[in-house]
Amino acid sequence: MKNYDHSKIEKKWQKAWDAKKVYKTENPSKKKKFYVLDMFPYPSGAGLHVGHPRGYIGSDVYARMKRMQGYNVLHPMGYDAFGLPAEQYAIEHKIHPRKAVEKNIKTFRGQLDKIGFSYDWSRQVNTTDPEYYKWTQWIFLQIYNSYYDTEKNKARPISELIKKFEKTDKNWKKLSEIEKEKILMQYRLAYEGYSEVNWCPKLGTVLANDEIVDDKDGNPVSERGGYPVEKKSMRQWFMRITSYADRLLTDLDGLDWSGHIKEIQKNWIGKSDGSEIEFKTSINRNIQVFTTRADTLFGVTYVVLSPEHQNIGEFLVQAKNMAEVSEYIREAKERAKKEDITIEKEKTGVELKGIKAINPVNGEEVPVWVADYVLASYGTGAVMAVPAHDERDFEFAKKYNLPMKYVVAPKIIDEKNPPKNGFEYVVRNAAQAVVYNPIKDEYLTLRWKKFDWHSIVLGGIEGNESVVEAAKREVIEETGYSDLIFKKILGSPVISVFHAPHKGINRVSVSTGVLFELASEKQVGLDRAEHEQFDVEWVSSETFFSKPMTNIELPFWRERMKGKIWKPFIEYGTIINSNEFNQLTSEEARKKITEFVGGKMVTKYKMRDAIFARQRYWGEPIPLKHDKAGAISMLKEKNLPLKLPNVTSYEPTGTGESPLSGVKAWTKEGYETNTMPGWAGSSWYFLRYMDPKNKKAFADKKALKYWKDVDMYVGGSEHATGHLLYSRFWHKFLFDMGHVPTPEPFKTLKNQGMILASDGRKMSKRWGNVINPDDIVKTYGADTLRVYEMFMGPFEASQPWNTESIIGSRRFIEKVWKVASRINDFKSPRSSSQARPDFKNHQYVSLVKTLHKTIKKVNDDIANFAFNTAISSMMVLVNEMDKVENISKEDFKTFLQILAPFAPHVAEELWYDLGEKKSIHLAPWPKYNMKLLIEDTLKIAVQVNGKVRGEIEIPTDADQEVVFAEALVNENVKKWTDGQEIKKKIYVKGRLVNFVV
RNA sequence: GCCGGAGUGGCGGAAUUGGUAGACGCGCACGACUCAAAAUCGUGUAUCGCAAGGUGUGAGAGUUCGAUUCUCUCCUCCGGCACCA
Repeated sequence: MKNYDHSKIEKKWQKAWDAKKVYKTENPSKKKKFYVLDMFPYPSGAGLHVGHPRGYIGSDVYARMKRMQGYNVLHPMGYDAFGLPAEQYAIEHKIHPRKAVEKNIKTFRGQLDKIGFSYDWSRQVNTTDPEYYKWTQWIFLQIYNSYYDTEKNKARPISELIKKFEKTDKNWKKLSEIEKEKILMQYRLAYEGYSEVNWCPKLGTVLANDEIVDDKDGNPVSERGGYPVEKKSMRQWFMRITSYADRLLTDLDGLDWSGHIKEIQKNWIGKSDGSEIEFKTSINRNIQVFTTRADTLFGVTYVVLSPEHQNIGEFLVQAKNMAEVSEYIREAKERAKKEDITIEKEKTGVELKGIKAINPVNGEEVPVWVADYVLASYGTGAVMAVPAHDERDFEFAKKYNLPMKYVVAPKIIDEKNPPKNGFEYVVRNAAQAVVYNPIKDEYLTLRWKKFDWHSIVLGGIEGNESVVEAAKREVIEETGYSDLIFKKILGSPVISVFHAPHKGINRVSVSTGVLFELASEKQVGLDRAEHEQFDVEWVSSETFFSKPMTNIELPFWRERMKGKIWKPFIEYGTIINSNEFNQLTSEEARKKITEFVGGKMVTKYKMRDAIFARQRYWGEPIPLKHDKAGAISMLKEKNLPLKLPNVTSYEPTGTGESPLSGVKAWTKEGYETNTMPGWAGSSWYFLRYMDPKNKKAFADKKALKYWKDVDMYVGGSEHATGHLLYSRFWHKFLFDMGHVPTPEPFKTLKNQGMILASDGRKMSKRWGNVINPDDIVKTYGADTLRVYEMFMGPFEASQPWNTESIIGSRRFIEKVWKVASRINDFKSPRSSSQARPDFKNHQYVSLVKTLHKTIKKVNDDIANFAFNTAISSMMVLVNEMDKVENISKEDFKTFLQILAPFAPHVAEELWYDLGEKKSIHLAPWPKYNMKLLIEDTLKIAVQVNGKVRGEIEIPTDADQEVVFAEALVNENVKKWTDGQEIKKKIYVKGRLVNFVV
């Protein structure tokens, strides 16, 4: 037996595969295509740790299987080398970013090569290569030169918009070019604007929302480096991604992505359907509010403006307390600048005294407040406050003592006493009194004589009485107890629907709970007639809180008595206290009330337009020119790429100006000085792999048509709101403009789990816990590393690295090696005619069965990215092989084929040893024989009363009665069934028998 | 706080249209080989019990002949969002 020298064979085959171009992808091909893509890395200076290749190994195993299954597999790799990480590294190490990137790519490639991936390296892309970013710039120009046609619901060239203006707008032609351009800028999908941005002074650049994280004190810091971030108003380039918000949301449904990534994108897009409603005010200026709960319009008790509301000035100057308000606004802005949105911040606000808003639904005058719990950037920057049905308004109203009005109530139907057909529904407002005697710890109830009812005191509200008055009156009338202390109203009313036999109607009762405490047991005279219907009964606290009573609202009152405060009722329900809208559901009322007040239903999104500019050197130049008059012009396609100038000083200026603004040759030409953000180059790289060398287009139409989209995309879930959203956006744009054939770029997405250090922390230089894959490859071999990383646990789960456990994977490969040295020409019973061979060598029959089970298992598991169980089943097979005397060459080779994706080097070496002349990685994927998977006999469990008491062996197709009979004669089973009457027999085919005695 | 996901031996994990819980691997113990050690091989390894048998998948309840799997309540951990009206 020759030695297993992993270094030797791994180097040998890596060289051979490269020389023979084993992984070269045909383009085009008659074979069916399959595109397996890894998220390409930032080639950071630190190099790879063992966590990085996890995803690459998974996708490589998958790609290798697909290739063996006869697909033309596109499995490329490249580098995303623009952007902050590369540039920070360069600045820290005082070398030019281009040099740093070159060096890092080399390190990176060296590390990758050792692991034995099946990439077609001839297709490598590098975002910093001018031949690549020429096309990034080209796509930018297409976006800049387009607008979103809301009627066609897709992007169109801006020239179509100009034509439209020329036709429909008489004034258009009179405008100067600059004026026209100003208007067009409001439509372009890439546009220039001023806005508050997240400015990071330390990095000297603007950051996108998803590049900012909270530090442990809740302050915003840059994801990279952890530097403080503040707000700053600056000139920026933007991408109008919000135009695509709805399509980005709805198209998620058709994607085979893990649920939580879709969820994150859904949240990020943040769609909400609501209404815009206008409130007139006592000054000559209306307030437009956005609300999702127009059904609560009757419950509005005040209106709130954001301190940064666009018209705040006009309200301010007319307020009687102008100084106070203006001071509040100043403070609020100060707070916003620091952006320390600390958790559970107490709400603050100030009333605009002397100004009233008029509720359009009922003409009611309500106060107007300014408060910074209302965001200027969402909706209309103003809200109608309904403290009874909104948690934030509730909190605010409580603090400033603003009134509450209930307009929505939960509706319950009394199932014991449901409304009856043929009876009229009669609505009544009622009060229900909970009376507590603190001395005896008892509650007041009524025991009804005629109906077997047991309830608390309740009754209708009469005339102009308040709820509390009505409740008190009822208690006195019905029980005589008059010394009552009002404690509180038990939250929003509750609607109950039931049949009232004594009145001959179906009752719709809108009840409000009122809590009283009994001050003394003093009683006044009772109304005799009424009192004859029931007895007064005091029940213990325990009974009151546990026993159901006739009035079904009781659980609500109990719930709301528990805490000192109760939550506002924020769910949908049935409308009350709203005139003609009463008894509608919230859903119906939202539309009807909006319509009634002349508002309109609108859809809003949380997502903002994406900032598309960085004040940094190391990025794609934006291919635009500014002339002296301020007009912007696009570079012509033939002048692309606009190359980054070679400079010696590329550090950030710190003023907010890009380093390029200091380059004379650059500014002289009027070139835009901002560069593109890191996500530009990564938003379309997967398309370039399809045709990486093309000089005439980002990719040839034929190549695009053949490869279409990515079938399997593997990468980290941290890109959920960045790369994965931006790519979808660009792809949809390119689709609208006819440049790509599909509206979505990535059909299936798998997210690999992170590999943590053995101490449970992230691997990082900082903690000194980094494991370098080079070391593992050197000691154990690439095949062992690959098998181990796939065997560790589920692909999508994170696990700590455990060098101790690797040995198991190594032993597995060594066992394969050992078994290989024992194979012989033993003839295998594998053809279908021998599906049920009557072999003397039972051991061998069993092995062949295991082999075919394993083929199926490995096949299915790889398809599902369940690599750990695939390996586990191969271990079972190899353990069995190790024990049998005869192993046929054919069967062993079949096994090598399913092992090949995981351990490509060993499999190839043994494959050639067995006389093959062509790479195993181009051999066809083995098929399993279904007939061999069927067992003749089965061992099944016999349970008595659900407990396993014995095991019997039965023919696979045995009849149920035969199985029962067989089971009953089993010794162990007899012990439990003898002398017992068998009440029930259950047979689960091929699984178990259960006797119930 | 809200929205997701998860909780199984000493450890990583396996098993869910409800059907023998703990596959596979690590570790550990004992044995073989060895002067000895390593490596390797064999046996064992959820837990209580000498055994028969009992208990056991975060806790508690429920449905069922039968629950890691379904329902409800609660606890813990991880991820996302965080005044989005």
